[in-house]
Amino acid sequence: MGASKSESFSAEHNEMATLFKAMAHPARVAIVDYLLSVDTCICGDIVNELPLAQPTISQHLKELKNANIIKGTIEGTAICYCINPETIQKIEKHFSSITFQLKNKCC
Amino acid sequence: MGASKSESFSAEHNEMATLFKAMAHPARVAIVDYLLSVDTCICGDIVNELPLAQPTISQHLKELKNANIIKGTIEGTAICYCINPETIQKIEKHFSSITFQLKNKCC
DNA sequence: ATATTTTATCGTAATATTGCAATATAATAA
DNA sequence: TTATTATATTGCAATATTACGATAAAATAT
Repeated sequence: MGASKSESFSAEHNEMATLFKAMAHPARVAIVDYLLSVDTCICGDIVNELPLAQPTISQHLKELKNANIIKGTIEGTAICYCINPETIQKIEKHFSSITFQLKNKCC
Repeated sequence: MGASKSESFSAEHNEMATLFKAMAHPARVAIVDYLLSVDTCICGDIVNELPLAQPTISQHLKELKNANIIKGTIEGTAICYCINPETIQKIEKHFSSITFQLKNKCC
């Protein structure tokens, strides 16, 4: 098939899977890392930072944007992308919940 | 293409992307969730918990195991799967680092 | 208006993922 | 040995992802 049976799983599980999928590519991890490294949110030079063609990066940015991991606002002729802290927090909560539940485990 | 140019990215970025990819499916999120919900690590009933066929679940478990998110040990006729806390910690660190870097940002 | 710059979209080829039936393997039970 | 039970592997069809050239769109500059 290739299509995951997402309708069979809970909204929570689907939502987390969607977030992880958005981060499941080294280019997208690198984009997030780069957005964090620059001082301001004005960032029109991601294309020069990564070893990928401009359309490919645009596609990766779109996926991060769709997953709400980054936000983009028009800034004159360039687009200003920056990280959405709320989504990062959501992922962090998921893992701190896992860590909490792990405290009472045998392994 | 379909193959990501992983050789063009840092080991750290590739490693994180691999971990996210392992969690990037609702079934695998659900498996981790289920492993956390059971008291002991002895768990031979994942197949009955999820709406997927046994080979499909076996495949998902393999991916989680390859990514070191879960560990599997033979327990008589069944296999005992449980979560690997070290890998969870690695992901948590990644996100707490993001949160830390976000503190000085404008958005 | 025309050029320049920056980002997005389209089309498409190569590859990866997902799911499951069929089958294999491995351990214990009868 | 012959079931039985539990998990893994194989093979394959359907679908998704990745990458990029070509092109479009949108904003400013000349």
